[in-house]
Amino acid sequence: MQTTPAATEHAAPADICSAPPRRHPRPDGQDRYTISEVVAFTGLTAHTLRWYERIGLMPHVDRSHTGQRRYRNRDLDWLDFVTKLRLTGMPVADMVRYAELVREGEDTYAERRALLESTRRDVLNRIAELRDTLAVLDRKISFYATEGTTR
Amino acid sequence: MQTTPAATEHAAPADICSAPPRRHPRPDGQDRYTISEVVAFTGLTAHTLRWYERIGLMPHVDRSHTGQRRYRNRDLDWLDFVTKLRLTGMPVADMVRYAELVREGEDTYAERRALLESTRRDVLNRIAELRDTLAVLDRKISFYATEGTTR
DNA sequence: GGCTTGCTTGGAGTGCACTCCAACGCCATA
DNA sequence: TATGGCGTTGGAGTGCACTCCAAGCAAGCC
Repeated sequence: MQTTPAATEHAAPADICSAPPRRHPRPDGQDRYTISEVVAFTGLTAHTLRWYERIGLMPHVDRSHTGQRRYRNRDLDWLDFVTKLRLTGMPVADMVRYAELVREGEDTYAERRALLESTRRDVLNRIAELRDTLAVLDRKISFYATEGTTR
Repeated sequence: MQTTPAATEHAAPADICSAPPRRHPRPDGQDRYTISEVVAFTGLTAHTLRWYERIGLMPHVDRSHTGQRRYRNRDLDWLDFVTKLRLTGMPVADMVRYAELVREGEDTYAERRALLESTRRDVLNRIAELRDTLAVLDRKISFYATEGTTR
């Protein structure tokens, strides 16, 4: 019952409104992955996965009877999201803050939204900066292109 | 003679095809700035400016008769460009490499262009990633917005 | 002359985000 | 039963890009 994939479990939701587009290949119908499988799926290292857990960036990960980590699909969804946040340049401390809010439940919706909206603004600014830089690069590249050819 | 602003000096060109859009306010007709003026113009710290020089990221900066740095407009142009490169996420080591190529003269046009083109590709990828992230953020934000309101 | 301000230097320190290490446990296959 | 492979831990180490420090010099002002 707890392994049915489609529904977001509300028992311990890693996050609500989770991943529509699946980014990493996952064997269908499975919901327990070793750390090395997660490494293969996410591209993160095992070190980093354990470190994320230590600093509170992961919701508690299940363990096998021998104490080894067994990740679930919702953990992978969460890791996908964290990876996205990370490449916005968001500091890990802020991601941990968001993770805390998720753990605290529905009362924190407003704050989570505020956090994401501020991140959204950062991303838009970043894109604008990059466009700007792109213009500079294009100008220089075309200079070198013509000079390089005419020489 | 050496203080006329418009022409790119070919005596010691910080970079060819230099800055059309002036980013920072500069007193017109001046071409010698103290480090603290450059701090005000660029937003970099004095520490960082000296460090850039030490690692070879700056073309040689003039000195006053007492040994203090006197930056010129071409130095400011170069710093503008470096700042742009930096916010693409380019490692400082690569920027130093580019600076070396500039010092080596016209023979390195092809390599400079290759370097900038590879940076350009990185920037485009980065923008694509950020767009992707933006979509995820928007989805989550609108979820929290409706849930937050309906609650 | 004394004080302040602004600059100089080499080298050491900081903060972030990992990244690695040593020592150990469990278990499947030869 | 032993060997290899995969996993575990806390704590230490790494690389990057700054960031700061202490000690000192030069100029301007009271």
